[in-house]
Order: sequence, then structure tokens, then C-alpha cells
Amino acid sequence: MPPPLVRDPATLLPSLAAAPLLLLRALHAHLLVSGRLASPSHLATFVASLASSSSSHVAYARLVLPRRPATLLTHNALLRALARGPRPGLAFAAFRGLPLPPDHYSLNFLVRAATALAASAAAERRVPVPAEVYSPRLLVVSAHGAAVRWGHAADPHVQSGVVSMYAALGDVAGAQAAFAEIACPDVVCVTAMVGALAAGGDVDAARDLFDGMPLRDHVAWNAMIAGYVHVGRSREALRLFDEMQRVGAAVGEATLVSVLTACAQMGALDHGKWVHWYMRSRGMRMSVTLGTALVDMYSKCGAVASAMEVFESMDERNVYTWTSAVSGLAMNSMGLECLELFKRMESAGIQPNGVTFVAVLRGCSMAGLVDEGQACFDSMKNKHGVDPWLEHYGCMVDLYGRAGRLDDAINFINGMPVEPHEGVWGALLNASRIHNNVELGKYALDKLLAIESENDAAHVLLSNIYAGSQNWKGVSMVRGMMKAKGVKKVPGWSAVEVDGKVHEFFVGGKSHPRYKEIEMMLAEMSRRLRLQGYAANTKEVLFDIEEEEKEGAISLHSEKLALAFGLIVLPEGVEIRIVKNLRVCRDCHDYTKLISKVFDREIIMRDRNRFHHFKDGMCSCKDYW
DNA sequence: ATAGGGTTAG
Repeated sequence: MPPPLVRDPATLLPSLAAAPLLLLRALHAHLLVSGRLASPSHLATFVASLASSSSSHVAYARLVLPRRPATLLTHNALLRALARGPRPGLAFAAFRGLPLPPDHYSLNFLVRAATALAASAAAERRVPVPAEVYSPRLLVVSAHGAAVRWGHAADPHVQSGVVSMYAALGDVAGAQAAFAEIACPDVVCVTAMVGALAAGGDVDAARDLFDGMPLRDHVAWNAMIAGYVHVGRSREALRLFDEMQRVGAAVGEATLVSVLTACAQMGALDHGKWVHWYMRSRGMRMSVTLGTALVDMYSKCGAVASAMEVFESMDERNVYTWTSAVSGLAMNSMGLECLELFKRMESAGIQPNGVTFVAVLRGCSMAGLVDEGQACFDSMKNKHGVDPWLEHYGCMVDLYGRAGRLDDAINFINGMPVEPHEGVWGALLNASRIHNNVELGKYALDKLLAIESENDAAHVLLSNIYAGSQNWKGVSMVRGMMKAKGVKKVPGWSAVEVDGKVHEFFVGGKSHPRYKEIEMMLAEMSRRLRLQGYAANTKEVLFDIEEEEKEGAISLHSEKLALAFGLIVLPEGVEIRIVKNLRVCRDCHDYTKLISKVFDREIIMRDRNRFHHFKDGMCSCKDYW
């Protein structure tokens, strides 16, 4: 007998993915000769390894199985591997070909397969449907039906699987219906339902269910916190996290990832830093997911240096990590660094995807790197095989338009192989505003309103274009249009974090407990600015209908309130970080630049699209935004 | 002897 290839085939099996068929045959022979294939558990491992790798190996597994005594153990191993593999649809064929009646394990794997398909179909926006593949919904329904037909619908594993299967499909009602059928759902089933409701956007229903749980384990907490983050209710997410710690539930990686996402949404740097400290103090491993969430948090809090520090310290990075870092540099107007990092990503062999290209293109556009952006766009398809989305076309129009190449922008739109969407026209409209081109602005708005007639930001942009060219008639006409159509502007707010507490300010609002002091500080600010020769442009103020409702003087835009508050409470030398929900208006931008000089303060402002780093009377956006 | 719910980039 030849010497054995390996002592224990089980140790070799996981590395089979890339093995040539010949080697598989040799291993198969070895297993046969050594008698190991007679053991169902070894056969199961062999089959699972084969099936979870390439399709030719799956075929091989299918050849091996029928020659062996049929056991559910080995066939379930095939099902499991197929469900977890790159083509979960194959599990359905294998299920139909089972030589024995399926048990609750078989059903569970079938349900997992359908879940995987439904989830990837939801993630893919365009689902490629080869002839032999059925629609995700059909597969979900038939997997559910199979569970019922074979009498395994009462198994808790299957039950929770069915709930998350409908959730993966995006069918919350379906999940609810399946959940309602369960006589006594266990923690896992309820948690799955909480997750389904939260992911479907109905966090309040999820919360009701969560509150009613007699027993909540850490996963239930995580599901609920993630639900709040998902719909952007980050404050509630953080409040729940505090509560979770109070009751002593196990805080884990998934918890912190959600918490970091909440911090990123709010721009709560202190809180985010605390999470980072917490991780270190507990000796938690910096996993890809956790590291990526940290990079994202620091970027979205305007602390790019810290973001890059974390990025460089990570020992494993995936496309999410790279994209997050590239996007962080882009929104902090570090266009050159952003391009450089993207090139590093390419040479590291990480395949960029559509999201990555949105980030790079935005980086180029913010830094005015037109040629580089153009080259990226071309390489997207030619070099990386990524088909452009509408967003990418929008980025290109923004790239040309922002740089003042309006003709190129229009030519680009005319040359688009698909119908332009609102983002494309919005980019052209914004470019018209920056470059005061009324005619083009009107044209872009017409196109935009034909698609989305109640877009408030678009109306505001057009009004700004009129205001920019002193056309007050135009301004009031836009106002009239908005009134007639009942277009409501989103009210503006700004927030400042002080000692880990986030203070919110609303436009014209006087509700802050320290409003008296704020008012005095605003007066002091005006006084010192006047001394420096700054006078508010009252003519523009009069007609300014920025993205915020003008209730009183323009000095009451929410960022000015936040700025005044920051100057009061933050010690000298500490930068003021402001987060805004809308785009900053021209006057506030000029004002903040001057304050940064006169008060010798660094001011970091995140608006709805990007960061403005103010220092010494200048802004990192170079007045283009 | 095989299985469950929660987490990252626009």
C-alpha cells in the first residue's frame, strides 16, 4: 500500500477549493483505500469540501454520493455546503434529488439557501436571472412550503430561518405572517422578527416586540440597536446601548459596530473615541468589520488622521475598508491623497466596486481633478469591468460642472447611454449655481422637476442662482412656485458635541437653555467682525432663501448658533466641530471663515455632503461646494 | 455526528 498522502484527510479537506480534479481523484482514492470513506462523517466532510468549492467539484461530489449508502448526514452536508456556497440555488436541485425523506436539518439548509439567494438578489439591484434560476420569491415560498409539507415547520431553527428568509426578501409582512404562525417562539425567533421589522424600517414595531420579550439576550439588543441605526435614529441607538450596559448584556463586536455607525451618523467624535478606547481596554481584536467601522466613524467626524491611523494599523482589509478610507479622504477634500490611496488599493489587488468609484470620483470632483476623474471613469469599465451606475454619471457631470466646464458637462449628458436621472440634473443645477449660469440652471431644473416635481433642494438652488445674479424677481418667482406646489423645505439644524453630549440647534431657535449667553456671544462676534471690516450683505440677506427657513436675521442660521455655543463652552485651542443636516449657505460659510481667523479657532463643519475645515480665514473646500 | 437571530463602504 502506498504511503498515505495525509495523516488525516479532514485536515486537508478545507484547502481543496482550488485543487485540480486530478488531486481530488487521488484523495478520493486514498480515502477509499484507507477505508475512511465508509465512515459517514468522513464522507460528509469530503462532500462538504467538494461542494463548497468550484462547480466541477460539486459535480464530483454528486458522483461520489450515490455510490455510497444513503444517509441524511452526508446528503445534508452537501445541502449545507451548497447553501453556503457561491451558488445557493444548487441546494434546491440537491434537495429535490434527496434519496431519503428530508429531516429538520435538510429543511434548515434549504431555508438558508433561499435566504442567501434573497439577500444577494436584494443587494444586487439588478438580478441576473439565468434560465434555470427561479425568482428569489418563488424559492423562498417553496422552501417555506417544503418545511410545512415535510412536517418540520415547528422546528425552532427552521422557524427562525423562515422569518429571516422573508426578511431577506424585504417582505416584512411575509415575515410577520410566518412569525404569527409560531405558537411559542423562542428568543431566537423573536430576535429574528425584531431584526426583520427593524430592517424593514418599522423600528417602533420592533421596539414593541423587543420590550415585550420576557428574555433578551445580547443578540436581541444588537438587533434593536442596529435597527435604530438603520433608520438614522442614532440618539436612540446610543440610549439603548447605555441601557444594554446597565443591564449587563454582553457587549460584542456587532454591538460596537452599530454604536460606531451611530457615532458616525451624529458626528459624535468624543463618543466614537470612547468606543475605540473601550475596545482597546478590553483587548478586543481589531477585526475587519470593527476596523472599517472605526475608519468610517473617524472620517465622518472629520478626524481623517485618526481614520488613516486605524486604517494603516489594520492587518486585514477588504473592499469595504478601502472604500471607507477612500471615501473619508474624498469628503474631507483630500483629493490627491484619495487618488493615491485608490492606486494603492489597485496595487494591493483589491477589486474596487461601484461604491469605490463613487468615492474616488467624488474625491476628484471636490479637488477639481478633472483629468484624473475622467481617467478613473474610463478605467472603471475598461480595467475593472464595473458597469457605471447613474450615480457615476452624476459624479462626472459634477466633476465637469464644478470645474466650470459646463459644455463638457452637457456633452457628457448628451452622450449618456441611459436616461439621465435626478442626480445628473441636480449636479448640473449645482454647477449652474456655482458659476452663476441662470439659463443652464433653469434648463436643469426643468429636467429635474419633470422627474421629481417636489424636490425642495432643487428649488432652493435655483433661487440661489437668481440671488447670485441679483435677480430678485426670479427669487420671488421660485418662492411662489414652491408655495403653489406646497413644496416644504427641510428645516435646518446643527449640532455640536461638548464633553460627549450632543447639543442641537435649530434655525432661529431660542430653545437652548443657555440662549441668553449665546445671544451675547453672537453680539460679540458681530462686534469683532465689524472691527475687522466684515459687514453682512444685507441685500442678499433680504432675499436669501437658503436651505433653511428664514425666520429672523440671517445670524440665526443654526450653524451660527452652534458656532457661538462652541466658542462659549470650548476652551481656546480646542477645535469646534459642527454637524449640519443641510448644505451650508454662502453667508454662513464666509462668516465662519472670518470667525476662524478673528477668534483664532479651527472649525470643522460637516454639511450634508462633505467637510469644511476652517482655519486662518480659509476653508479646505476652497469655496467650492 | 449536521443548525438559529445581531455588525462594515454610497
